[in-house]
Amino acid sequence: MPYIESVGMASDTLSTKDKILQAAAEIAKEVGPVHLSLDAVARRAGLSKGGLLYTFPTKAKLLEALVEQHVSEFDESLRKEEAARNHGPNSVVLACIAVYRAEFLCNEPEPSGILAAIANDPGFLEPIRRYNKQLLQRMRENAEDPTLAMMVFLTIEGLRSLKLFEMGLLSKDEQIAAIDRLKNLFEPADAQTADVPVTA
Amino acid sequence: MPYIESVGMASDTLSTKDKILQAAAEIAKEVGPVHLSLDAVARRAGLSKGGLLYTFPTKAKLLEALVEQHVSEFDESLRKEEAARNHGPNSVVLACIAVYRAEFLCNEPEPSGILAAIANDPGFLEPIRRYNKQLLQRMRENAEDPTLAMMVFLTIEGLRSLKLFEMGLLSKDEQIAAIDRLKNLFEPADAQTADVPVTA
DNA sequence: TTGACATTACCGTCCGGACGGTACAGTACA
DNA sequence: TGTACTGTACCGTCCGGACGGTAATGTCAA
Repeated sequence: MPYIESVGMASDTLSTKDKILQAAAEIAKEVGPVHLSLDAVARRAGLSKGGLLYTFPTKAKLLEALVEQHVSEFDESLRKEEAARNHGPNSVVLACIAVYRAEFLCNEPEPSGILAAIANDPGFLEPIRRYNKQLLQRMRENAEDPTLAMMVFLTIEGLRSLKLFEMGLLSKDEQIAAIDRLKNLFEPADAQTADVPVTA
Repeated sequence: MPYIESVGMASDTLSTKDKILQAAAEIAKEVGPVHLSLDAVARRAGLSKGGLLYTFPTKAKLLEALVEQHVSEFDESLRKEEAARNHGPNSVVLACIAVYRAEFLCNEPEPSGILAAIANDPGFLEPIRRYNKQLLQRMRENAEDPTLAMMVFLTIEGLRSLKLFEMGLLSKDEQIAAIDRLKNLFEPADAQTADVPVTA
């Protein structure tokens, strides 16, 4: 398998899989998940329908990959940030904040693919549910103030939701300000622990 | 038009329109917005397809009604709560909190219909976007601490998102606790203004 | 080093089924 | 007599997926 994979590649040099995933997300965003067709994805990704079905044997598999990609990318970033904080107290919450901060700073596209997957089959929510449950658990156990950790989780979830639906209510500065204010609840201004940006 | 409308009616006594809307939301939740078909809606609502098309001449009109219903119901509750607070400082934020609190207390079904509408056509987001933009504006202008108001907005948005996707991460008690902690940021424990429950 | 075969990565076509919407005749209630 | 449907039949379109190719690349044995 010729797999050097997609991180930081230009649109041309993406692997076929990633080109397809990206195309699917774009189309879902443009015309709505309901009208996401394999033909359209194939066209956008620059291959034939046969080629698409070769890479993802069913539509469900494509959608599954869309969800999988999103969750695993986030988890990878999170683990890195946690490690950078030596897994100390509040490290999970702070790592979570850092990851979202980085996501907002670089222009990550909104995960329209997830919406498409869920729209096709609510069952795709299950892995996300499981992941979030476990994440929230870890945030609370690791935090000095569990309730506050929950509030952070909710606020970030709010920001995510706004982005998912492309609400465009807050400028980038305002979003960063909100995130930083969150961070200050855990790092009271002076006593900063480790503000090393591990951003990719 | 025979319009006595639906508030607090039993499932049997709902108007045809509301029976259809409810059926559509249910089906969307169960099988996913993609597989929401007019035939299925008609069956669930207990009328023929002809009857359905008589009430909503196109699928788009049905979805539009779904969005419209959600936004206007929320706005109505919000205005009432604001009035109960005499439109004083922070009244918009507090009213917003109160409405969500009431929504969580009574077992409001999650607005799966909205998801269905958006999945069919992202254009349905526009009215929601407009409404939220204006709401956030009002919250900030009316609040003593605008940034804090924004945080409240985001947290509630997070709770909404969790509910929309039926994440089930937080128990009802935990959600109420989160909401009440938010409220305390504006009403510092002792100096309470007006805690009259205007719940329907 | 060459011929035989395997694998990968596609292309193009076709089909059955589902869906949105139309049309229209009938009906029950008010 | 009209409003609010029911029921059925039907049309055109679109979509997922199966299938049969095929060109390029690699592998290995004689």
